[in-house]
Amino acid sequence: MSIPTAPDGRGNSDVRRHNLSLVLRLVHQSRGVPRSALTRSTGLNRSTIAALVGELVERELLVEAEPDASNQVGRPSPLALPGPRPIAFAVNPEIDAITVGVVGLGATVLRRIRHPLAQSPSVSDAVIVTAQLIDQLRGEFGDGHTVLGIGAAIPGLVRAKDGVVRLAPHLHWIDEPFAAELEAATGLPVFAANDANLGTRAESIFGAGRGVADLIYLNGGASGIGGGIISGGRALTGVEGYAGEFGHTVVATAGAVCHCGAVGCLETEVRRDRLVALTGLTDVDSDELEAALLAGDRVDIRTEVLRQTDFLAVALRNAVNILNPSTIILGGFLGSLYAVAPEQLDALVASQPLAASAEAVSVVRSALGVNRLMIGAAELAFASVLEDPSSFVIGET
Amino acid sequence: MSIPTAPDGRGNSDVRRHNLSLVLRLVHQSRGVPRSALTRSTGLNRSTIAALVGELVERELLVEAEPDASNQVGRPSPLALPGPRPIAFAVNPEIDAITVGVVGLGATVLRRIRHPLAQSPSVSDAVIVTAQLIDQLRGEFGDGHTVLGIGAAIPGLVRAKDGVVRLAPHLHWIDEPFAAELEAATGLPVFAANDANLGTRAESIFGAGRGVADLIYLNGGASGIGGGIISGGRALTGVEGYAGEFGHTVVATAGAVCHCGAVGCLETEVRRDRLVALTGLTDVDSDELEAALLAGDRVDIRTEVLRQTDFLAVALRNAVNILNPSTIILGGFLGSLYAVAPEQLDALVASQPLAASAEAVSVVRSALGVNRLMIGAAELAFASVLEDPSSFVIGET
DNA sequence: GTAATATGTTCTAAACAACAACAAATCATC
DNA sequence: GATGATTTGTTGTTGTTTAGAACATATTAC
Repeated sequence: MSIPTAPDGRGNSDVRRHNLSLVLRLVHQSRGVPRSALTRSTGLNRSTIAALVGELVERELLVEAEPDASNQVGRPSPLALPGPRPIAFAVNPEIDAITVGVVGLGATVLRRIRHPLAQSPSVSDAVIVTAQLIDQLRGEFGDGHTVLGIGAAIPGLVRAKDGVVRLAPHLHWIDEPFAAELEAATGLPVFAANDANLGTRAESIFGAGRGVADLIYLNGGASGIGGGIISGGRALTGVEGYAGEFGHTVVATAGAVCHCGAVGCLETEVRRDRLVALTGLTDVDSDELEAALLAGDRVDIRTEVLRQTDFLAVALRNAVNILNPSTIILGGFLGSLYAVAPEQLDALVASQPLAASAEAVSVVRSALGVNRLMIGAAELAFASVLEDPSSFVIGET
Repeated sequence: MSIPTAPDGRGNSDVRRHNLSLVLRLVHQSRGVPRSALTRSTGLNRSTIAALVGELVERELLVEAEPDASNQVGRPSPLALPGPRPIAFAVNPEIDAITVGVVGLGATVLRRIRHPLAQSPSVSDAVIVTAQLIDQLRGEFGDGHTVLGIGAAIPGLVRAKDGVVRLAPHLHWIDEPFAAELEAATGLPVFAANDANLGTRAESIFGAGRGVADLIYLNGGASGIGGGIISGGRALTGVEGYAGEFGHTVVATAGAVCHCGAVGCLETEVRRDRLVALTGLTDVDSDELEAALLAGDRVDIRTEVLRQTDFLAVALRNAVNILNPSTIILGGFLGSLYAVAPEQLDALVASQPLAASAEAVSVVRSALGVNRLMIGAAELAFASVLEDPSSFVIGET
């Protein structure tokens, strides 16, 4: 009698929307493809692709460029490229800095400003600084661009529907309506999500996870371990947007108490600060830390790396058994851990999960560098246009 | 340049397929709805719904019945009901019996035969017995029905693409092409999947998970603990179909070695046989076990129940942190555990995961009874018709 | 320089849902 | 018990969108 879910019927205009979106996303992801490749990969008719690309060009979402010199028989096909007009701002508030960026379609990071902070910012600090930086950037990118909004990568749990930061432990933010406040301060739509979730999206679309339908991503930062899941080609969010918290899965049932209140979380055992402390360095960046770890003549460092690798393997065993991914992407210092002892982690990942699932999986390091969060965050702002390109109005904002 | 994933463009006929599928699925899930409700929940025009229902009736996938006496103003709307023609067989080979069923649209289990076995069946045993039972049932259901195929619920890991049983530990099956052999023996298409995964689908569509987009299901059986995930409204399979093995997530890092080779798996600590042993009973069924556990005057039983509940909570903590579901469905003896000490599990599930995720989640018992696996398995055979109703040809098979 | 090949372009056809107008069947009211 | 309001089924027409065919164009191969 009662109809449980209420999925939607489709009409002709939905087809159009879907096909426009498809073409735009293909160009976005590939950063430029010949029109002929679009006909092949979509299965749509040449004339249809022409009409779709035509509409997208008219809306300035795409531009067409001279064909590649491709040494192929037949009439050359013009290149469809992401248009320069639509841009998004990205922001990543952290404990020691706020980073803001300008990103175009095709994940082109046009500008990036790191604003160092003397102390961990309160929400209003973060909003004020971000709004200032963005105001400045709007001046630079005012003409010829249309701003789609601001994507925010937050080191914490973010409620998907309204961008409220439920908990960002290291920033000491609890239930802060960051998105709403930044929206009020800038007049731009703000979309916020967990940083590692956005890293996952970025790696999935543009990085080490391109074309992989089932992957998990784990990122090790100074403040803990986050992650994200792509399953069946779709980003997994969970009901409120908190999915992917691999950092708080159990790896030591008799371990230490985590700041989350539970015992033996991955991020209490696998920690960047322990590695940094062993190197004797202070204030290292990722590359320096990795170089120090790879130096390789220190038994105590190697022991700690192996210890942490073992714990990481426990978390991965759970994740592989639950999610059966084909790829595990490691970012941040987890990538460095893997770089030091790949054979160890590979062996554990191959042997600890159920054999059938273990066979299918391979571990790789993340492919995107410092711009990963900018790209992922911008993706949030691009999402609505990528889903419905005809909603894009040139003049707006 | 290279296009990573190759999603498909849509044409007009895809709209038709989608809408036919949508209407059929709504009727299937709800086991009968007024046509007017279909217009409302799909958002499609009355005339469109009329055409869609008309085509489905013509194909004998639906039938229309006299309107309900509904005491509502306006012209009564005829009831769209699942048609009796399409049926699927379901099979569930187990260590002590093979169960075969006949299932119609709307999850109506028309017939169910449990064939007891003296000993755990080999694959060829299972194929022979199943083929015999299905042959018999084909006689009974020959006229007026069209058989869509056989769905198999396997207590083990099943490769999705070809139905090879990679590992069914309790049956001692390893890399057995069960689906292919049963196909050869019966001449019917066979679709096989993990039993708990099919239980998840059944509960999601027809049971305790109706209308819930993000849920996890854990089932406790005599042979171990299985599970499944629905995320964003979609069943999560992983790359090969092995997703959902919550039974092999770590709950005791210094625990016993599991038959899977790893240490401290959920299913080594949370075991039906320990509970059965404490009751002193032999050969109990689920209801008897639950009654014995609920009797409540035995301290040793309660202690063991609480011990197992604590371990179950650890697994759920991981699952909630990773997947952020809104509902946890417990089936089999896990449901009985919950029945004995609901306050204990509720408290742990509310306190152990990250607070934001814990808030959103509630624990419930499974709603479907002994027919759960029959319904889930049949769903596999129905899948292709539910996705593309116009592929259904009345005469076939 | 000509043929082969692949692709863009244009015009027409087919599929489909939306819409409007009307008919039918129920309930509410007097 | 008749009349009006309301909801829904039915029918014929319209608009949107992709598919397809025919032709034009630009490249390579020989």
